[in-house]
Amino acid sequence: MPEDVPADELNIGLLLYIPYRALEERVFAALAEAGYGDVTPAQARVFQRIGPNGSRLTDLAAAAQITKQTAGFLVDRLERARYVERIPDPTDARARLVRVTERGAATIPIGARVIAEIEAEWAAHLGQRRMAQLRAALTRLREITDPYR
Amino acid sequence: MPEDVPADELNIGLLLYIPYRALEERVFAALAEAGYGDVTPAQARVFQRIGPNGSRLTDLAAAAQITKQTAGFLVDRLERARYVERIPDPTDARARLVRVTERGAATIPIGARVIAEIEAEWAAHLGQRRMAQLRAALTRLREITDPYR
DNA sequence: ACATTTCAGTCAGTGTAACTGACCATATTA
DNA sequence: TAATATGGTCAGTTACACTGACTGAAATGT
Repeated sequence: MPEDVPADELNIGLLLYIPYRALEERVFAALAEAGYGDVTPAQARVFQRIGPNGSRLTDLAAAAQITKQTAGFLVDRLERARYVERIPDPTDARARLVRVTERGAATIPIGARVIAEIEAEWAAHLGQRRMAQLRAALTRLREITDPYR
Repeated sequence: MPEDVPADELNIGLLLYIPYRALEERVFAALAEAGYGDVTPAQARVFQRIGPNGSRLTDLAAAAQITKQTAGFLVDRLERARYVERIPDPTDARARLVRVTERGAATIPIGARVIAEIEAEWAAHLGQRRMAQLRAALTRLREITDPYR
């Protein structure tokens, strides 16, 4: 990912990464302060993808673009910390559904609140209109960059 | 980083992360194909921050938001693979400057070309105008999200 | 109905990349 | 010149990513 860096024209990858990283850091600081200091970014990236009725490990792996082994490792951690649970999949005896527990669900509004806060700060810096455009552009970009969707 | 996911309104963090990840993957595939298969994303994130006249380890660590130990570890790898070299800092006997080697510099146009390609694809999908707005918004966002800058 | 193939998930093993804490040597400051 | 700050390394731990090999259940094709 190297590129010439003429002081202001960073490559688009780094430009995406920098705010992502800043947001991530704030969210995890808030979670830690609320007593959820054991969740890690990698765990959260999987957690985020769990559907309302639970998701299969394989699907989580695909969505997060990691191997099923890695997904299994992360879900193990989340399970031991009681953020998720595994229940049998009634439609397929091979599979199990990873489901968010009550404790897991409790973290969601905390994250959501910080993210809303950050978005407000960003909107204040960019202006409401540009912030909306940014979100719209990224959402459209997802159509061609999210292999799962 | 958890958040409600109403099917289309993903949180802004994930929206930033998805295209970042897609770009990263393409760049590393291209580098691998060109015979530079040993560079890793973490190494590249440090490499990218090296200034034209070399940079100190501490500065690289700050810019990449990692500890100096981690930065040292990554630079060791880059050095062993001959992408960078360490020379004494003439202005401070404690410090050394990490500098891009010829071999390291050779990777830059490869990455740049793929990134240009991807940006063209994204521009085709969003339209030139929106792509320019996206870049502009992200660049401005950097003002409040890049603790180094 | 049964053999084959596909699919969900685990086990085992490896390497990379992140952290903390302790430390040394040189620079800077009081 | 004594105290403190800074640049960097050493040692140790943990997390997370991969590949390859495997088990058991499901779907598919004779």
